[in-house]
Amino acid sequence: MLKAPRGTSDILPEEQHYWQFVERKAAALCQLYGYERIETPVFEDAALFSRSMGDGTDIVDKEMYLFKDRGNNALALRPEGTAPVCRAYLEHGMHNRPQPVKLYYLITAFRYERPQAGRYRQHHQFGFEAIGSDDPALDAEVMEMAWQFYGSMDMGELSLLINSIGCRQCRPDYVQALRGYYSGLSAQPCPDCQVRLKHNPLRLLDCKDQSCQSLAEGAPRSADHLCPACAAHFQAVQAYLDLLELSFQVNHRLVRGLDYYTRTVFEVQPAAEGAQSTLGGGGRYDGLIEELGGRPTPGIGFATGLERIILNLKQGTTPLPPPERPLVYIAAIGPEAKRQAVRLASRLRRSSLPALTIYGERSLKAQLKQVHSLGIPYAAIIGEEELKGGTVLLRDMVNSEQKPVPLESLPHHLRTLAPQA
RNA sequence: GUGGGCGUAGCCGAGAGGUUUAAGGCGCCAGGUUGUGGCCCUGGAGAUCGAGGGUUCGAAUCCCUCCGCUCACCCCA
Repeated sequence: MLKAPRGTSDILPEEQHYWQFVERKAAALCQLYGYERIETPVFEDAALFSRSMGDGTDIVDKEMYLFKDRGNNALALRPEGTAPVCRAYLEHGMHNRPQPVKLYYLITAFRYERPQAGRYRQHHQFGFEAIGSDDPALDAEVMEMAWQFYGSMDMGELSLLINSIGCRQCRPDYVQALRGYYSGLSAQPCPDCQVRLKHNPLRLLDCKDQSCQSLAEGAPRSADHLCPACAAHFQAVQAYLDLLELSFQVNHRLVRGLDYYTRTVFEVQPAAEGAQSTLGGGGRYDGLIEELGGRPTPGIGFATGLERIILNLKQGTTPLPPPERPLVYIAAIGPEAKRQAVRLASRLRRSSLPALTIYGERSLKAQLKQVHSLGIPYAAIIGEEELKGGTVLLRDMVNSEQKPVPLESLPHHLRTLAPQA
């Protein structure tokens, strides 16, 4: 038996209302903040990702879906959304648009990982990017937007964590200080951290190993090693967050897994202790556009995993809109009645009334049973008698009342019964 | 990549070497006389017991390998 590949899943009809709900919330939010939707290809030149996220990051080194097409082009399934958006910004000369350019996306992303709760090989992300401004007010706005997004749904208690990891000027100094601290230590960090010390020192800070925790706590803090410009920026971001009355915690051990981040980084996490999975996160990437071959252009963005949101949604109390069902089922008794039913169903649909009808030959009993289990509120029954009289028997499935209605006036009749959409 | 738990019909789930030609429930289909759902009753379809190999006279049940699911680590959304 063939199955969906590991780490992927089908989103069945009965799940769709969750997805639609979240996607509509996302679109509404973006409209509010002036973001427009962009769609980029599922696959890109592999170099786009290795250049932007950085060799040495786990995503690039061991999690990308890499393949060569028949033309021998090295391609990759997109593991995230920011780099493609930046590529599109450059490719379409969006620096000629009013800055910042605000774009959002709802995409699938691919990473070759061992699946677990809230983590898949193909997953869905909602993200937005504002490219072309380094105003700290924009940083605060992006965080507010993320916060509002979760706030529009019941996600339980959340917390907003922020940090600044500096820029190209000051980060090297900080990394050096960090390395100095760790190599001067008498205690040895965990084996993973010894590797990190060499390749990705920032990651030393968010090691979950018990003994590393205290080492990391005592480590130099990036916020203390910022250049004057970055320090001022970080201060201003916090001031704007206060202005917006967004509560946040500065977390000196918050770093992100991708190399392109500069200055502001942030994550939204469930406040419940023990909860591991970050709901969403983002940050500033002031060097990325340049790295991809453009003029120096600042940018900031945020992305969140839809599966994780839906996971939380299912545990919460957010009322979802009820699933949409057809309004009426046309039941028929006998071949001639069936012909009439087929025609009637067609007529209703052409006048925008959602209708279902019989396939094959089934008893009236079987037909009504189906109407019931599909949750369709009305049945229109056609039998010999109705055929003669040019009527249908309109049955209300909820209160079990039924009355003959002239065939011609059925659409009008149904329209008065239809819940206003 | 590492470690734990698990894999019996679409779903839930009994079953622990031999009356298993594998229970039961949900769901699906059909019937309970002639044109009516939700309750009840009856019947039916649907399983190479995750795959392959081995032990045994005999394996869903024991052993090995692989695959998958799941949780955690790593990492991240």
